[in-house]
Amino acid sequence: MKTDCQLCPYISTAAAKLAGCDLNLLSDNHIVVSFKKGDSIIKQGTYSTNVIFLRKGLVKIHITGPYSEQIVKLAKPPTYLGLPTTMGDKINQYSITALEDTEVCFIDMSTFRQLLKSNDDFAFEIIHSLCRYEIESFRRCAHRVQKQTRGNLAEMLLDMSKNIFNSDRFQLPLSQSEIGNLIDTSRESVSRMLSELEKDGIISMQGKQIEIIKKKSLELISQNG
Amino acid sequence: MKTDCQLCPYISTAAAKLAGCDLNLLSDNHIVVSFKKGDSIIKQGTYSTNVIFLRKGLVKIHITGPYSEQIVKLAKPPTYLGLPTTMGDKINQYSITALEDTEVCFIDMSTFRQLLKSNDDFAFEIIHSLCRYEIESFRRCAHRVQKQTRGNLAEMLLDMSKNIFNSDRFQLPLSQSEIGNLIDTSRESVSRMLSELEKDGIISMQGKQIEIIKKKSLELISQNG
DNA sequence: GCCATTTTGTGATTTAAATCACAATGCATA
DNA sequence: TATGCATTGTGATTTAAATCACAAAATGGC
Repeated sequence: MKTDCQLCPYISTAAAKLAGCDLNLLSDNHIVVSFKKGDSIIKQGTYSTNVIFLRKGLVKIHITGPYSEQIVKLAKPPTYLGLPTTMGDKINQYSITALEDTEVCFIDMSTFRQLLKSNDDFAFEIIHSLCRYEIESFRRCAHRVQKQTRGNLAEMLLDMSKNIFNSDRFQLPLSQSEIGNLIDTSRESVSRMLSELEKDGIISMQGKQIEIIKKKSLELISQNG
Repeated sequence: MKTDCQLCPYISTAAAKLAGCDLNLLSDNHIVVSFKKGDSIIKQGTYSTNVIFLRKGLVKIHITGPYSEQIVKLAKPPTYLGLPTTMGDKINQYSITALEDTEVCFIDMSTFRQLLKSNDDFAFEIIHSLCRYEIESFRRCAHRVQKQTRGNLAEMLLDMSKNIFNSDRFQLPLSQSEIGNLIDTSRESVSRMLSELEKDGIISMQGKQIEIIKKKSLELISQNG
């Protein structure tokens, strides 16, 4: 499925810098693909010559560690994915899996490179976003390590609320065991801490449905615990 | 101190893509500065309008976490530093401190941006390297978390040997407490584990001077421990 | 060379969280 | 609707590593 990027409501900040023939080039050289919850979008170790633009949905980025698969982060639209692959050795360096029904554009690598070449604002935006990811990843690492589980769980809930769902009520997009994997703890600890937060009236849960009741308390836990 | 980039032996892969007037632009708009061991090169929270090119020496990148300063990684030449700052809000998002006597080029932001504009190979190289950092940081996080201290220490030693000093003998550029900070453990644990490795004849130490004796064993510990 | 400060070594104790074990519950699909 | 697999809840136990405490070395400035 090909679409006219000119009309795309999901267009990225970077692509918004493109105009005229650049945008036509993009329109002519990408394919929109839908994925269902749980589908693998890219798989570490496989070959790829596409940049992926996440236009709709939610995905997890995960990487094989020395012992087990580790969720590195979640990504939501609009964002480019798989840049490192495309820039580097063409082998995917991590896996991406859909957490919800998701739509992405597969953009041919040579097209992408062409755009970088011909449009410096586009390149600048890409660099800008890569830099933001870097900072974010530094920050996350430092926090993950210096806090204990309770604080990390609180931080994750706040992050989902603020940055992903823009709401104090949302459906957890991960199982407890995946949450453990993301915040570097065990599935059992996640279960215990969630119950605890509920018992303390800080959140309420029905199944995977979360509501943050006392945001201030949660922020305090995130900062201090 | 201004220098002619054309003649610079430390020139980066990216800058090597520049030619003629681009290189002159760079030559005319940067300053080489020397730092002594321990000197702060950039400080988180301060204002900056320069990209920094690390041409000689060794630095640590550190970031203030919720409780304490955390060393994120070491960086060695040739590499650009402080890109995120320059691209983003002009406030340094992390600190950089010299671990050895170090030389850097301060490149004016507008010059750097001009180079990105006028030379797509340059931009491409910058993007390429940012992507490599991202992968590397994902990988490091996953390993750090899934291994225990012994394995992380072994990995750090191998990393220094292979990627920084290119030798099985080298001087530790960090104190044990800094090492602990880098590999997410306590100063005491670092001390204990180093002694252990020495007792087992895997490394030898005199002060900060390290020699890796049984590299195979160390690799095994790095992988399994 | 001397003194103050930082760094390192090592034992004893505490602790957060992993692991183990098993029951209960939910969810998907045949 | 029944059957099977994945997810969740919770107690008991173990464990890696932090913390505490203190001594010994090393380092750097004067």
